[in-house]
Amino acid sequence: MDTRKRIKIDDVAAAAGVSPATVSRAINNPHMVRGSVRARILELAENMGYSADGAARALATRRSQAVGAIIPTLDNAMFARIIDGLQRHLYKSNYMLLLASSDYDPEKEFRNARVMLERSVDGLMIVGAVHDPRLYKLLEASGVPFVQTLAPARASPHPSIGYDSDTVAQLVVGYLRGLGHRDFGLVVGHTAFNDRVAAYIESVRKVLDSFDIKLAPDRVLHRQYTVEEGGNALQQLVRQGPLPSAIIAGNDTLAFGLIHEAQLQGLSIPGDLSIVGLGDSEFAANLPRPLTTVRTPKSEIGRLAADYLLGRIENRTVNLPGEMQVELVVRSTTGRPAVAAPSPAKARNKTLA
Amino acid sequence: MDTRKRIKIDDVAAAAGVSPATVSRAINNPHMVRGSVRARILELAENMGYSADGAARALATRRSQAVGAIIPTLDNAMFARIIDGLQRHLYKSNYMLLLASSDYDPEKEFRNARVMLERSVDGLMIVGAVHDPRLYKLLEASGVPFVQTLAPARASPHPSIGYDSDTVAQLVVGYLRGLGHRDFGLVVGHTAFNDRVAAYIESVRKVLDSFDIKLAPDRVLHRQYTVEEGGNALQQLVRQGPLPSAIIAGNDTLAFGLIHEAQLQGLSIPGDLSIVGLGDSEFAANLPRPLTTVRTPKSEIGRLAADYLLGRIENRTVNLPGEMQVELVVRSTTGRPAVAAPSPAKARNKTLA
DNA sequence: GTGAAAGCGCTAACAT
DNA sequence: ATGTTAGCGCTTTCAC
Repeated sequence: MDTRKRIKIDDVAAAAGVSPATVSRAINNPHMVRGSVRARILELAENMGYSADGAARALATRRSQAVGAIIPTLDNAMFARIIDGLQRHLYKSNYMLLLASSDYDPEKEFRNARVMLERSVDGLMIVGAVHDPRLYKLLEASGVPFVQTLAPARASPHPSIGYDSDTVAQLVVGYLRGLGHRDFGLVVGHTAFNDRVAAYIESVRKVLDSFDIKLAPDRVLHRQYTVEEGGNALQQLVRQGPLPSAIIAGNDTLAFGLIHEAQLQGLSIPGDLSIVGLGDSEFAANLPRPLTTVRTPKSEIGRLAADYLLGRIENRTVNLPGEMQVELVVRSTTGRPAVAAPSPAKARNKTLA
Repeated sequence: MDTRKRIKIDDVAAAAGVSPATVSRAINNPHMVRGSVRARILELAENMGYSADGAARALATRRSQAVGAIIPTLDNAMFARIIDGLQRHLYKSNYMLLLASSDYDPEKEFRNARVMLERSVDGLMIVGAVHDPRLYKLLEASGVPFVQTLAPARASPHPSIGYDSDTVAQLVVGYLRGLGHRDFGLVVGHTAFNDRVAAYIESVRKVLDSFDIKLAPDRVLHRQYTVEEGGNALQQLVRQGPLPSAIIAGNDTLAFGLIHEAQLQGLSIPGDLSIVGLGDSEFAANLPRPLTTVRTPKSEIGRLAADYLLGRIENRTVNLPGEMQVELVVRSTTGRPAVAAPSPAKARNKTLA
């Protein structure tokens, strides 16, 4: 059925009356071919609809002109934006993006990485600083440049690009503490296979420590990143008794859920409860009650990852960017606590039956 | 520096005391190799850390085991979910995903497609039913199976998977009309290079026609898909005089913007204004005022696209799914219009200074 | 069932 | 500046 034959370099060479090698040069190293000849070849190639076979070129050059990226899931705006930034930047350098998701499963991540390496990706982007040891072994064995994103440089022996959770925690807790809060809750993602969550909790705890505030274990709730689960977390907190005066959320989606549920429960924000998100998603600024959150550089991370990888691939000396800027965006979900933290009577009154 | 040598099929063959051909068979056509030999080869391959070179295999088989996808942008949850569905399904069949974005630019889409075809993708997913003619020519010339998503089958001569905007319009307008609305506004994306928008407008207009309702040109506003722009559209509508009693938004993000701005303007929803979104994004159900919207099957579309492409690639006879189900989800942003449509005095009173 | 040999389409040394 | 010659690492006839 499929009788069309793809035209190849030999066809162009024959038509131009030169050798295939010359055609190859005209395309890849134009300066090595005399002007007139080059022009003729290029025009012919264009007219004949010639374009090099990627597999053959990859085999001959040992370069695929493709970069791989493995993320937990695309169903999370943060990763989507990182990938978007990465892809846009790769595009400019004529690199393709191979994408796969791991579902937060290190085993799946490992398998995906192996497949990508088999495809000879020239570089690989992964998320976070904690991975299957076999992955690192594989990466090292292959010699393929890779970079970890959403991992602060100082936290990993491997090349990493991201912001520092300590900075975020200082910003958030410092601000809340300045407002007068002493009683905190933390609603974050699950730590299994997500080192960013563990790091953030650790950072928050550390800063809290410096203020002589302790975070009770039952004040740290783990939920999936959905609005519903955020609401569910608030219910649980209410059920547990006196509500903290401030809740720090692991991302904006959870924060939305918290806010939504709080309002359903008749709690006023920030009167009864202050809430801080993380990520500054598009919706944060545009809710009826605009969310106080931390702006993180998502597409910037993707861009820098591309930069780094491309640099390494081309054997340029590249230095990793340092920690990236984050910024506290104060909006309307945070304020002074209504009552002295030690006796949150008001919150208790609103406890669900 | 990089002295590690990747181990290849000859190495395994040598170690196993067989020919490379047999190793190849053991891996790709196990039944062609005697059990004992096969076992030995496979184990050896595993231990030696052998994995086939993708480029070489692709060159020899004329198959890349990769599928390409070109979407307008990842910075839009809809496309992100489609890709997510696509990738997950490809993964199961051991296919890789090559991803690129076009920024709603047909020229860029074309260039991306060409590069992907050079890389010998085995299939290609594109979005919508309107593309650069050169793209179709290229696709046909290459013989590579492709599929259009977010395009209803009946609207294109090319294989397409999506829902029908007529159905959506009937659902939305029918419901609103049943509530008593006669005065409509439409806030959608830009039509340039986005045939879905034009189709939706057309569909809405058609259904409105059947109710003898006309849609004034200044009641159709085009905005980018951001919350801000949605709010901006409402301002414009307010500025233009009597507000429609119902606004149909091109997606949930715009709907959020409309709601948010309406509330800032002191309009009550749905008392003064009914709003319907499109897409049923995660937030739709969880806003202080849950959004009435239309649920569209996003990851399902990705999954079916993968199915179709994989089928075509393996030369199975595949039939495209018919139109896909959409569902009106009635929540709290829609209700009966407050006043008779012909004299929306109330709305006028709220016009901005 | 297994091996030998011939490519797949390109690039890169090596000549000239 | 250009042509010739070898591969790149795998799969796939074709023999045996």
